[in-house]
Amino acid sequence: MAIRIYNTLTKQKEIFEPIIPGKVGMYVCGPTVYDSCHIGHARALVVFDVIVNYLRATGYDVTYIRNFTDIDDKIIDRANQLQVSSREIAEKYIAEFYEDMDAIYVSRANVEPKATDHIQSIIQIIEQLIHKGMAYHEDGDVFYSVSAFSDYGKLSGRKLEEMEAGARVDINPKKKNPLDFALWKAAKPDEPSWDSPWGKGRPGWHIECSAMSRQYLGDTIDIHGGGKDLIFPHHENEIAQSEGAFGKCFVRYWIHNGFININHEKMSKSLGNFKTIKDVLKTYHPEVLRLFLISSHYRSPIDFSDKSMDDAKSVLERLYALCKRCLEHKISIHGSGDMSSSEYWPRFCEAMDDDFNTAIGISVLFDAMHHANRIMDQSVNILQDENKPVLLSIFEDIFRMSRILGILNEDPLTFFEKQKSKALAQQQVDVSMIEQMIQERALARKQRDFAKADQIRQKLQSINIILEDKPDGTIWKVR
RNA sequence: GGCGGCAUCGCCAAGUGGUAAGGCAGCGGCCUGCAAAGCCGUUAUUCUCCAGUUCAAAUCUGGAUGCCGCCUCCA
Repeated sequence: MAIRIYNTLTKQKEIFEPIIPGKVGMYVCGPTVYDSCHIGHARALVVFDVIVNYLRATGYDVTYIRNFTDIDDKIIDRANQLQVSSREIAEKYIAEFYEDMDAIYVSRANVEPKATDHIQSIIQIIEQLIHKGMAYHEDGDVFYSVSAFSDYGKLSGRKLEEMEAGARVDINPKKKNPLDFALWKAAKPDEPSWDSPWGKGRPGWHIECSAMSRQYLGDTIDIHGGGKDLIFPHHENEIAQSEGAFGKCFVRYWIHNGFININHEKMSKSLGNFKTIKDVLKTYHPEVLRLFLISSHYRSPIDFSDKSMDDAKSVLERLYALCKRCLEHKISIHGSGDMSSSEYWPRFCEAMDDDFNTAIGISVLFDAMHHANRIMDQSVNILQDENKPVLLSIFEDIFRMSRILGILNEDPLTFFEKQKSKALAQQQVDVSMIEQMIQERALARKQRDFAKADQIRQKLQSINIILEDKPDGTIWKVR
């Protein structure tokens, strides 16, 4: 079954056919490193992480490139504010980026190039564009001439004339057309700069992606991704640069992810509702964030709220509870290891093949979970049960699905310990007191003094401690 | 002003012509001393509204209403 991808360029789902069968070249726009990553970044990163995982699982050899924009106005501003070099700012936030990515289980790309390491290739493309008459040099700046590229606007669905009519862009007297954009910016005093045929300066924002994607993936790449906001002008300009300079199709499939709102409001610094990844991880397990991010289709807008996060949390806890239950029965949660498949993996693939429909994929995970629990409910001794192989094959699939989605990375026991201590930290309850009360209750139960036992249960419940009586003792958790 | 998107159960959310997935919450049952967890069952004759095309529409067309995004840095 072929994978179908919604292509922003054609506005429809298309059968995915890479240029070279079996191989995929994929480029995703990474962050401008001038501040901490927020959950919007997390969404884009997680979405493309899942996509890459899935492409690889279906047998594609994926070369995944994700860049860092490490030179830019915002970085320079921040550096000036803090009285440090822009390089220091970039390095600080790149380090932080990796911390965040590791925390939320986003894998490294094959190459993670930085703009400042590719100044020569950038200059070469600009020279080529000037040579072809598609760019012009003006007083140390170089601009791309949008009117020289007849396809300008094809990605974002705009027409040059219409944009000019409604344009309220800054009046830059150096530009021939207000929509022309900078390929090279002349250095202002004290700004970081590189030598170029046009004097000291630095690259414009869009040109780095044209340069780096070509260097690592060639003239035409299979997939280019990023957030919806990048469609215009960033990706539109990348097309103009790359196709203008090399005369070949730049990207075959454009994939764009939707935005995150917070309590139905746009997430923005002015509204004060910006959430960084680190903020969210103070309250929620990283896989809760992942699960929340992929429980809707990647192109839809999603609303971040406590309710949605709590929903994702209970889902994750149920999955881990199943894993824990298996471990208690000495069943490997990594399945049989021989890739013997139940019905769930093919169903999951069917969902993912349709434009990476993770929402349906997760529902398949649920079916598998119910099935596994049902088998264990009905079994007296699962190790000798005739259904053991079925259970193992279900777990084989649960494990494979979780590898794609990037969840269930932790040992279940560790997971619940962490959840417990996180909850305890917020509740401020005394653990030894709880355990003492459980002892008392155990004694009461032994003496069949259920009134007293229930009283203790009630008391603990009132401070959000829930008890679970198991055959071999009582366990507790924080609600 | 230009371009585009969205509106599906209390909440979240799939579903692009064939008769409404899934999750959370709720309810009933099994299990339990009672619970919890788990399992089973159940909850939208209906998809913002109006009109139309069709044997057939949440899905297509036209209109209305509401919400949102992009056009300036942005995932």
